Amino acid sequence: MKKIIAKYRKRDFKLTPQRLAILKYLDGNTSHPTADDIFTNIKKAYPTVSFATVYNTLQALKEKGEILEVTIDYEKRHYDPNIAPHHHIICTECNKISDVFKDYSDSLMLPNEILKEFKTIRNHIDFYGICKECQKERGD
Amino acid sequence: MKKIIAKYRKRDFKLTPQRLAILKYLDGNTSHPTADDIFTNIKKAYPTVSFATVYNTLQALKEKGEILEVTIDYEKRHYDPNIAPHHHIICTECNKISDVFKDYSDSLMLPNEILKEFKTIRNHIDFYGICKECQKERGD
DNA sequence: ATCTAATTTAGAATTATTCTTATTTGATAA
DNA sequence: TTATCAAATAAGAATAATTCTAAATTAGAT
Repeated sequence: MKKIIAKYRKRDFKLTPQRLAILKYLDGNTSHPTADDIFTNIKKAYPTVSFATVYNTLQALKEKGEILEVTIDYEKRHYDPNIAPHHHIICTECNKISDVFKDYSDSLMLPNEILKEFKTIRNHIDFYGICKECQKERGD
Repeated sequence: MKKIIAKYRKRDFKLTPQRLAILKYLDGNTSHPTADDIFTNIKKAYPTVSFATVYNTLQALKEKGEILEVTIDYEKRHYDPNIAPHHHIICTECNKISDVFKDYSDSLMLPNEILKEFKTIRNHIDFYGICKECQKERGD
């Protein structure tokens, strides 16, 4: 926690108790929480915390590049404090999602007509496959 | 259009005027429209059409595998009548989506720990960037 | 200790999507 | 051609995630 405090002090990011609680909750968290997950958790220690604070903080952290918005499902947004380039593989049978920590950026040259139109920022790959358990069930 | 009619007649899909208008609008459309885009367009010819009809039709077409839901935009869902494998790039400023027709599969070797767990079927890449118009606006 | 711009809060507003229910209709078969 | 009925439509209410508003509070600089 001390590291966290030192890190943000110098970065135009006022450290409030609510923000510290959010940072602490996110630190090392691999569960891809939603704003609501975070809100629910923070509420235990700060019962009067509001959704606006959670959303504001996530927005600020996103802009600072400290967290990533993750496209796991399109019902709600998930957040990931692990900002290493990071993809997903999804089992088409049971919808289980696993993380793929590998950077393919060097191989992903875009066609010229796209390069003319877009300045690329990042990429995210969704792999689709069948997991071991489901392979067994299907007798593959 | 006659082709479309013939195609759906035999597939448990009642052809109503509203549905035909939606199919016609989607046919060959590369703009990745949202439900609202479709609704707005159909309304010109069918002023009493409802959102429910648009959503119901999209749902039905999705289940038949005739269109794909594009999940690159966190704000709303887009639909794509092109079901051939291809990738997308979205402008993070204005949410414009373009198609990327290039197969990267050969470069996308998965890490061993993933290969042990999954039999891969396909992949889809979402690129994020900033389009020409928005670059101008930001003075980049 | 004071000051000020940034942050918080509560709740209202917005927006995409889904649901409900009564009514209408496409397509089949008499 | 017409009767039939399951499926589709329309209108608007319901839901749910996210954003906005405005007044009060506060972190951190001076």
